[in-house]
Amino acid sequence: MSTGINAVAGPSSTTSTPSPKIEPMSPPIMDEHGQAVSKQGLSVDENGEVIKVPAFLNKLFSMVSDTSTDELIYWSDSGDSFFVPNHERFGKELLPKFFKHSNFSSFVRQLNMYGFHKVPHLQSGVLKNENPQELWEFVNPFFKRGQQHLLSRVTRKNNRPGNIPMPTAAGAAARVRAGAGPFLITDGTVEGESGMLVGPSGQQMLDISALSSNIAALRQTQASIVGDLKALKTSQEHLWRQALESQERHQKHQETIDLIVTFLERLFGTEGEGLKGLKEALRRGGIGRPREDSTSEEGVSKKRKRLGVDRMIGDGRDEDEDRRIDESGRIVELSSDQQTDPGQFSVPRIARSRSSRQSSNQPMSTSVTPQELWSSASQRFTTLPTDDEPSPVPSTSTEGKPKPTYAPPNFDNLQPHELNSLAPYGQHMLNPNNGAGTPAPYNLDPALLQTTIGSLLQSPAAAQMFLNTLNNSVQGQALQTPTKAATQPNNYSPIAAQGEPSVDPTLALFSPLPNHSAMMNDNAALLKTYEDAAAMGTDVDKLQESIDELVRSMGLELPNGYEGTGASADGTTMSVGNGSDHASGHGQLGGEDTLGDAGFDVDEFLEQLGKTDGGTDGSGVP
Amino acid sequence: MSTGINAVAGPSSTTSTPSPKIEPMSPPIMDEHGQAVSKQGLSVDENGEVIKVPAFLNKLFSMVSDTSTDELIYWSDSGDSFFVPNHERFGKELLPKFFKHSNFSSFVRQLNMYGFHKVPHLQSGVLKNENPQELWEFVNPFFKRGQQHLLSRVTRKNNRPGNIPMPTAAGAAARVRAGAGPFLITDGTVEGESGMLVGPSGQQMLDISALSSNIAALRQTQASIVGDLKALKTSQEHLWRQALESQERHQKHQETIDLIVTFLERLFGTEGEGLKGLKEALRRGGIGRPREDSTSEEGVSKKRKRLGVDRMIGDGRDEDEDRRIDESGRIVELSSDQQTDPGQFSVPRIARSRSSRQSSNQPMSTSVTPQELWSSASQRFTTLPTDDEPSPVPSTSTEGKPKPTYAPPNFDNLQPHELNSLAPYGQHMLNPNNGAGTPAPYNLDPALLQTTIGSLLQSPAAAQMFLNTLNNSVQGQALQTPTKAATQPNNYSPIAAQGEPSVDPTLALFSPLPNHSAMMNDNAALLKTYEDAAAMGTDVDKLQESIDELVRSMGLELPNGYEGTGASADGTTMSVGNGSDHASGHGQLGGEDTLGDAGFDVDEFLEQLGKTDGGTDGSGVP
DNA sequence: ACTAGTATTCTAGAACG
DNA sequence: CGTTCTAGAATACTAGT
Repeated sequence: MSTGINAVAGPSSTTSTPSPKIEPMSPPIMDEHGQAVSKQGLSVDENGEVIKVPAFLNKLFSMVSDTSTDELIYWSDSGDSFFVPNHERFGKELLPKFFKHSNFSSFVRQLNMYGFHKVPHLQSGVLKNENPQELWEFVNPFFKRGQQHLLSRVTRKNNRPGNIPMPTAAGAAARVRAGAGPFLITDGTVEGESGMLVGPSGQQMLDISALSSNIAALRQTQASIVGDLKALKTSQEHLWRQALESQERHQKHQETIDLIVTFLERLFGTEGEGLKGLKEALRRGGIGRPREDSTSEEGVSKKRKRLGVDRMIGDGRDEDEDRRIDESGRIVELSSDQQTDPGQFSVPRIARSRSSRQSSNQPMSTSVTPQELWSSASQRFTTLPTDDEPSPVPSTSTEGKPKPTYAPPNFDNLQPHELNSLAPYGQHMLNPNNGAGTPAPYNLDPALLQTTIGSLLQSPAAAQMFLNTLNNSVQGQALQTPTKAATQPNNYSPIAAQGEPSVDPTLALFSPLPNHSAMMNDNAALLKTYEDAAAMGTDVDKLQESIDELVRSMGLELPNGYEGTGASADGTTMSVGNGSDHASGHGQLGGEDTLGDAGFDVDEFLEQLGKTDGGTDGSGVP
Repeated sequence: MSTGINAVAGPSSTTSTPSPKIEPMSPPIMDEHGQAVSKQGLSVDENGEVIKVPAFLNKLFSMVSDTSTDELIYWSDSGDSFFVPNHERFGKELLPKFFKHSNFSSFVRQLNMYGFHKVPHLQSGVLKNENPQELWEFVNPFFKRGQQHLLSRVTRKNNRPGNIPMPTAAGAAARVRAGAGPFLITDGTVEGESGMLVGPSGQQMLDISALSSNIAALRQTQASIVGDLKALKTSQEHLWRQALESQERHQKHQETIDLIVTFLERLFGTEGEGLKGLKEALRRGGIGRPREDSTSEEGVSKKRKRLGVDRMIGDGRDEDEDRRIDESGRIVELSSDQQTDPGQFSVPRIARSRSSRQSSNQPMSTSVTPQELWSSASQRFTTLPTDDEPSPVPSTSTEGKPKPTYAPPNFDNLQPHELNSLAPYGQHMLNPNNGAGTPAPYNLDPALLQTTIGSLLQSPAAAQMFLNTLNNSVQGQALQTPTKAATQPNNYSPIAAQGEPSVDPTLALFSPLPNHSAMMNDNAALLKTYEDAAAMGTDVDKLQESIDELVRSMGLELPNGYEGTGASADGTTMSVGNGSDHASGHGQLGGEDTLGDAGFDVDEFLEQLGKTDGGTDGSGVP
C-alpha cells in the first residue's frame, strides 16, 4: 500500500503530461469535519478502519473542487452535484490530465459505475437557442462538496464474477429512478459491495431494492417540496409586508388628500363649488392622471373621453346631491373594478392601527392576524423567528422596538420613479396645445387662462384676488368634509368591521387593497401545506418501517447500507429498527433552510425542521 | 406507412432547420446494380418484397455519401466503412441536421443498434501527439458505398418480443438460479422455485397491508399538498395583483399630493409660513416625505413646529397628529427592514451559467435571472402562460388583456426599497423655484380674472383646462417625456395621458411595492413545487408497482381490498380497504379543487396546470 | 507472475416519447 | 423508431504480494 496509491489529485501518474494548471490539491482539500482523512486515496471510516477510495473518486473530487478548472467542471451551488458545462472541452482539456483517456463517454461510464446519475436538464424549454447549451450534471448522494470523507461511501458496482448476472436489482433500481423526479438519486449504497440485497430469489431482491429506492425518491421529493414551500413562505411574507405597507401608505395618502381638501375648503369657504371639482380631481388620484386606474380601464383608456372627469366636475357643480353621490360613486367604481377582479379581495383590509390599543402586540385584534395565523401555522416550528428566518409575521419593524406593528407608511419608497411616471403627465402639461388644442366648446381663451393663472401664481395679491373672486363666484352650500364624516359604508370585511375602532370608512372605500382574508388564506394554505409535508415525513417513516419489518420477517438480512439512502451523510443513522411509530412526533416543519436535496433522511429532515440545524452538510437550499 | 417514411436523404423532416449544405440526394443516389430501389425509405429485396428501411439508415447513408460533408463523415477508401474524423464537429454541425439531437453518443447508440461496429484505431501507436487525432470508424456488413439496396439487410436489434418484458414474477422466477450467489439465504423458510417468500405466517400479509396503507397515506398527503399549492398559487396571484394595483394607486396619490402642495406653494408664495406648515403637515400625514433621503430627515422632522396651516388642519381633524409623528420614524425603519430581510429565497438549483464559453445565449451570466429561473423551473411545463395559469409574471391587468408583461430585465436585485432613498420624489415639483419662479409679477386684471373664473366654473372642460394650465404653470420647466409621451398626440386631458397599457415596464423600476423579482421567484418556486408534487406522484406510483410486484412474486394474496396496481395511477383508486391508520390523519384534501383525494393523477394535474405535456417524468425531454 | 480491483472501450438494455 | 441514460462485457492496466 505504501507504493501504489495513486496520487489522489492530479494528473494520473501514468500520464507523463505535466499538469500546467492543475496541481495536486493536497493542501486545498481538507476534510471539513476534521475527520480522519489520512491522505489522498485513503479515508477512515467510522470504525477507524482504513478504506481505500478508488482513484477515480479522488480524481473526480479534485477536479470538481479545483476552482481553477471551474470553467470545465464545478460544484453546483448546493454542493450536491457537479456540472460539466462543455463536455468536449472537458474531455479534451481536463480528462487527459487525470485519466488515461480523453473520452467523455468513458468518464461517464465511470460515473455510472460509481452510482452517479445524470441530472436531466430540460433546456429551458422555450427557445431553442442556437446554442443548445449542453450542461451535464451528475449527482451522487455521497459526493458532496467539502465532504471528502463521504467518498468512502461511494461504491463501485462490481461485476460480481461469482454473482449471478442478475440484470435485476441494480437494473430495477435504476429503472425506478428513471421514472422518478429529476433529482432522484439512486441509492449508491443499495447495490454496494458486499451485502447486496441478495434475496432468496432475485425477485425479492429486486423488489426490495426498488422499494427502497422508491422511498428514497419519495424522500427526495419531499425534501424538495419542503424547500419550495419555504421559499414560498418567505416570499409570501414579503408580499405580505409590502401589501401592508402599501395599504398603510395608501391610507395616509387618502388622509392627506382629505386633509388638503378640508383645508382648502376652509380656506376658500366651505362651499366653493369650483373646489368641488378640484377636490374630485384630486381624489381621483392625481389631477393630471386619469383616475381610471390602470386595472380595469385599459381597454377603454384610449378612447376615454374626457367626459368622465369633466362631467363629474360639471355635475358637482350642478347639484349637491350628486356630489355626494359622486364621491361615493367614484369610490364605488373603483371598488367595483376591484371586484371585477378575480374575486376575493373585497376589502378585508387591515385595520389600521389607528387605535391606541397597540398595547398588545396584536396589531389587529379581532380578525385573525397574519401573525396569529402564522404563529399557529408554525406552532411547532419551534423557534420561528430566527435570525435568518424572517419572522413569520412580517412586522414592519424588524427591530425589537415595540412599535405598533403597522408601521407607518414610508413614503420613501415611492421615490425613484417619479421621473418616469410623471413623464406622460408632464408632457401634457407642457403641451401648450393641450387645452386649446381640443375643440373647445367653451369660450375660454387658453392663452388668457394661461396668463391669468400665471399672474395668479406670481403674486400673492393676485392669488388673493383670485380667491376672493372665486369665492364670490361660487355659492355652494356647505360641504361636509367627506373624510370622516361619512358613515360606514360597506364593510365587506366583517373582519375589519368588528375589529378596530372604525377606520375612516371612506378610506375603506378607497382601499380595496390588501385584503386580509386573502392573505390569511395564503397563510392558511401555507400552513396546511407544511403540515402535509410533515405528515408525509411520517408517512415515509412508516413506510420505511413497514419495509424493514417486511424484510426482516422474510428472513433477509438488511442489505448493507440498505437503510442508507443518505441516511447518514453526517453520521446519523436512521433508526429504522424500532417498531414504534414516531408518527405523532413529526410534523414540524420548521424554519431552517438547510435542507440538502441529496440523500435525504427523514429523521434528519424532521430534526432540521424542528429547528436545530443538524445539517452539517453544507448543502443548504440556496 | 404512407405517412411516416422519412425522407431518405436530407435533414430529418422534423428538423425544421434548413440544410444549407446538405441537399437531399435523391438524384445522386442510385443503385449501381440497377436493383429496384423504389424510393427513399423504401427498398425492394430480392423477392420483390417491399421493405421499409429505417430512417436512420437512410440518413446515415445520405450523410456518408454526401461529398459536401466529407469533412465530417465519409466513406472509407474501400467503401466498406465510414469515418468520422471529428465527432465533436460532426455532432454539433451535422447531426442536428438529420436528427433531433446533436449527441454523438446517441448516434453511436443507433449505430450499435443497427449492428455497426466500431473499428478500433490504434492511433499510430507511437507518438501521442498533442492531438490524439481521434478517428471513429464504423462498419456494417451491409452498409457499403453505393449499395443502398443493402440497407434493407441492416436490421435493428429489437427488443426480443417474447423476452423479458417485465421483471415480474414470471421473469423473475425464470431468472432465479438454483445455485445462486454468495448471499443466498439457505436457511429455510424461503425460496422455492416459485421464488416466493410465502409467509404463511401472516406476517407478510400484515406487512403488505401496512405498506399499502402507508402508500395510501402518502398519496393522500400528496394530493393534499397539491391542493394546497394550488390554493397558494391562486392567492399568490391575487396578492400580486393587489400589490400592483396598490402601487399604481399609490403613485397617483403621491402625484396628486405633490401637485397640490406645489399648487398651494405657488398660490401662497413660497414664503408663506403657513404653507410650510401645511406642507409639513401634509407630508407627515403621509404625503411624500421630503425627498431628501429619509434618513437625514427624520431627525429633523420631529422638531417641526406647527404653524398656521398646520394648526388649521389640526382643527379640522383633531386626533391624528401625534400618531403621525410617531409613525414617521417608523417608516424609515421599515424600509431598512426590508433590505435587511433575508431576501427572498434564493433559488434552488439550476445551473449557474458559470462558464464563459457560453458565448452566446446566456443573457446575464453570473446571477440567476428570474427568467432563467423560471424557465428552468418550468422545465417540462413547456407552455407556461396558459389560460388559467397566470404567466409567471402576472400582468397588472386583471383582464386578459395582453399587456406588456414585466418581462423586463433583471430587476431582481434591484430592491425597490433601496432605491427609495435615492431619487427624491417630486423634487422639482416641490421646488418653489422650479417654474416660472422668477418674481415677475403680472398685471392681473380683475375683470379678466372674473371672467376666467366664471368660465372656469361654467364649463367642466374649462375646469379641466384650468387644472391643466395650472399644472403647466406650476410645473415650470419641461419634464422630458420618455418613450411614448412623444408619440402620444392627443392628451386632451392629462388624465388620458396614461392611456397606454397601464402597466409600464418602467414602473417596475421603481415600484416600491411589489417586488417583482420576489414574485417571480414565488412563481418559480410554485412551479417547482408543482413539479415536485408531480414527481412524487410518479414516485408513489412506482412504489406501488414495486409493492405489487413484491406481492405477486411472493405469491401472497392481496390483502383485503388491496388491489392497487400503481401502474394505473390515473383512474384507479387506491382503495386500501384495510383499516389502515392514515397515520396522522392529516391528509384530507382540503376539499380542494378538482383533485380527488384518491390517487393523484400526475398527468391530470399537469394538464390542469395548463400544460399539455403529460410527461410524468422529467427525464430528458428537449 | 498471479490476482484482484480498477479503467477504458464498445455494445446493449430500458424507459420513454 | 429515436433519444437518452445506464449497465454489461471484454479487455487492458496496476498494485499488492
